[in-house]
Amino acid sequence: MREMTISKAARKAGVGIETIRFYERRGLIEQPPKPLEGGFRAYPDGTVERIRFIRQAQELGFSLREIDELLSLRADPATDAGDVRKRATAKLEEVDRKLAQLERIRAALEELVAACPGSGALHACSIMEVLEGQGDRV
Amino acid sequence: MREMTISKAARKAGVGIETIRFYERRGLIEQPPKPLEGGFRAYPDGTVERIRFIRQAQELGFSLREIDELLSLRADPATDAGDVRKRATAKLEEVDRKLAQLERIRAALEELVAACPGSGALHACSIMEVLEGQGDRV
DNA sequence: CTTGATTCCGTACTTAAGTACAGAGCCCAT
DNA sequence: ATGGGCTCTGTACTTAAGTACGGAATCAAG
Repeated sequence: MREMTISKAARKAGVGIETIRFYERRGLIEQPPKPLEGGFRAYPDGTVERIRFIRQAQELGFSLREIDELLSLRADPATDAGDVRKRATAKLEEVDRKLAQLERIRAALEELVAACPGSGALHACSIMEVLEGQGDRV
Repeated sequence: MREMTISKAARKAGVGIETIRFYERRGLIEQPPKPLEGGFRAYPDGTVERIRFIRQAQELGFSLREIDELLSLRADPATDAGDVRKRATAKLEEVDRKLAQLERIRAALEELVAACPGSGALHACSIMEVLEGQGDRV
């Protein structure tokens, strides 16, 4: 399916109609033009992809403003590729920081699951205690 | 330094005083008792650690409610270890999902940086296009 | 023992990110 | 040609997570 109404797009992207309109107002996605021959706006497949990306990035702790920055990372002959490269590199470093922190939490959770098994008495253990015990200091 | 006033704790944790009080109201951190002999509350080092953890988890897209869940994962003889284990496992899966998504974005950014180097003409490239081209479908 | 900086408490304001309408127009199936 | 269900526009409400503030109490330095 190449084009669809807003409600269809919303359903496919897993958001509400109002959310799509909100993103349009924010300039995160483009509002398709009202067809000259009258009728409703037609949303392309790409919009759905874009919305999905926005939601995923949000779950990773990026704000809409940051997501805007991510999405506007595009190099074409008209823009300064060096600048794009610089911003992309900065974002990459940010992502790497997040990855490291997530890995740390992941390890802690794994240790928690392992150290607090389904039976028997055990020393009290919480996430904070496990994190303390890890290759400390972040 | 084992104990400190609220403003010191705030500075060490990198947040404002009001944020600490807000977390106390939310029950995310414990409010130290007012010393019987009068004076100001004394904040232990652990509180600072805890606040730092909260901020990091927030940057990874966890809400305060979810962070509450993470922090309350503790098994001691008084609680049902099986339940703790179950919840920890669920969190672990969530973290793994986030890791996978972050890795995907990371790869896209890396490709962007590589494909749009500091010079020469190039096909337009954006994050969305790069993501399309990747081992598709999330 | 006063003065300037902090703490404490409660309440009110702000910002980000939606969510919910109301009222009007449009579209399609009967 | 009309009724039910969309879309469209604008405005208003909500929730999460702070942030700010006013006024009293407390502490610490000179």
